[in-house]
Amino acid sequence: MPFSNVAERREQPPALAVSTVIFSLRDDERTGRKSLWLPLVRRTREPFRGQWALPGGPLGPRDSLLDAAANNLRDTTGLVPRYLEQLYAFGDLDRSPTRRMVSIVYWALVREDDPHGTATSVLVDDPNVAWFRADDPEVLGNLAFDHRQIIEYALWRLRNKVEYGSIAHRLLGERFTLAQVREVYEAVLDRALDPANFRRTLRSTPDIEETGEFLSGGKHRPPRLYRYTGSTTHPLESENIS
Amino acid sequence: MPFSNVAERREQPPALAVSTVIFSLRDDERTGRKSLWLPLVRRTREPFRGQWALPGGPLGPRDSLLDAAANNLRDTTGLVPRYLEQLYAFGDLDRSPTRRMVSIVYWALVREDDPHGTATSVLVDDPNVAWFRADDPEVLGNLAFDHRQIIEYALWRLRNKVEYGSIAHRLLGERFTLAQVREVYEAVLDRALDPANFRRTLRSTPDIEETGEFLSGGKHRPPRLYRYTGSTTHPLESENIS
DNA sequence: CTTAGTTCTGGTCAGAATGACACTAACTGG
DNA sequence: CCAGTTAGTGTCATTCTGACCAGAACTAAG
Repeated sequence: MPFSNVAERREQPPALAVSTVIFSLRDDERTGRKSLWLPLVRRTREPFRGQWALPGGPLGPRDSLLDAAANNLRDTTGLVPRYLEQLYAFGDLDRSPTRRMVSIVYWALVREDDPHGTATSVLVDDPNVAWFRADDPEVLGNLAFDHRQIIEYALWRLRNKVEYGSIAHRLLGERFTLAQVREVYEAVLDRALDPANFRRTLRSTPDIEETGEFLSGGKHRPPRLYRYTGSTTHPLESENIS
Repeated sequence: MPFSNVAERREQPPALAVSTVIFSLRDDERTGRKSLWLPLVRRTREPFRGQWALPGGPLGPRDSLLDAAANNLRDTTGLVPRYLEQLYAFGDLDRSPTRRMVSIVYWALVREDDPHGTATSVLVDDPNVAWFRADDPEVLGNLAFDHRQIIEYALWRLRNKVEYGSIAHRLLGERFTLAQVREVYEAVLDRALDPANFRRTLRSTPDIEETGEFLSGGKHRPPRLYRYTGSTTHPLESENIS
């Protein structure tokens, strides 16, 4: 027991940490559609030893918030997303049972099959890192700290922030088909969308243009590949990993 | 000179502070419409002594982030908004020339004529507190720290976040006329809106209902008073001041 | 008391955006 | 070459939006 009473613990200066919520699209046999998954790490120390938690760690004196989040994510899971966006700063007094902690949480959408090994290269054979469905109540109910609320807030933000073109290209990378974009929206909104109408609205935005190429290798008619061009978001809303 | 070199300063643990950006609607003779103003405080210490800065201060070990922001705002300006919303956490290494500083910034819209003296009671006769136009380049160009970027980001968020009904009621309080709501939107979007069309869209939302009362004392036809009912926003997006 | 001035409020109309859905095009696998 | 599946186009009715007209309701001036 590191501190004898609550009053003493509360006089400790607040500690600063960063965490990350990484969403990825994966097939879901249950619905037939794709759904959102996220990586968690098993805690090896008290408090909450053995329970699942968001990747994260302390903020070093020489790291910017973004660097700290990205480095920590890479070290614990092997993931290197292209962008991280700041989600929220959590600072309630009772977040951690041991000491006062302020966590600045970043989040991202990553693609499952990234050429840089972005999303799939979660440290293979490490039993302390695993992917879970983002809305699995079994998992959410047993997370460390207030990480359940953090994930639920990230999901809420995601669903309330969906704008055509701006979210999907971060998940899908350089070139993508319109059906892939639609899969992202269907997973986030958790409902089926009309392919024809979705295509119409997407094509009407100036931020998405044809590449002239087609995606071959599929089982059916090969779809066109598109590219995202646009600086829709504010710089702070989507920071590039150095 | 508190530290002999950069390397030494950077080994200091990051300090945690909170700041607030408070927007209020005020008459603007230049446009004839209302526009956004915000309170600034003059710094009495180095660094940036004598320059204007956002209200703010260190995070105490016993204050939640929200409490720290609200208390600090009250102590320095006398302002007590009903709600504060978290804007962003700023943590670049070179934000402050003296030591590593992470600032968690809250923001709010307040009404000018609040019955609790919310917005007008800025410590009278204190020459170190004053209101400025939020887009005055003269002022923005001479702020302390990175406070210019913070204000510009807050304005960007405000303009990109305007949804009917959810923003205005925080600025206007319990009961309001539709013209008052329109003034808010005109100030935020910086353009005139058609009164009749604005009324139509606003009435079509379920979150705004008639009170049956009218606002008397005006110079012309007395307008109906309306009330906001709805929990549109996520709890974290609009935290109540205790 | 009358009238001018201003705002509030409801209405119309044309054009744009949206949802439902039929239909054609293009590929793979047997 | 045919069946099956996905890609992509076109159409139609409905809803939403912006521009604008006009009457209602009040105050202030004379």
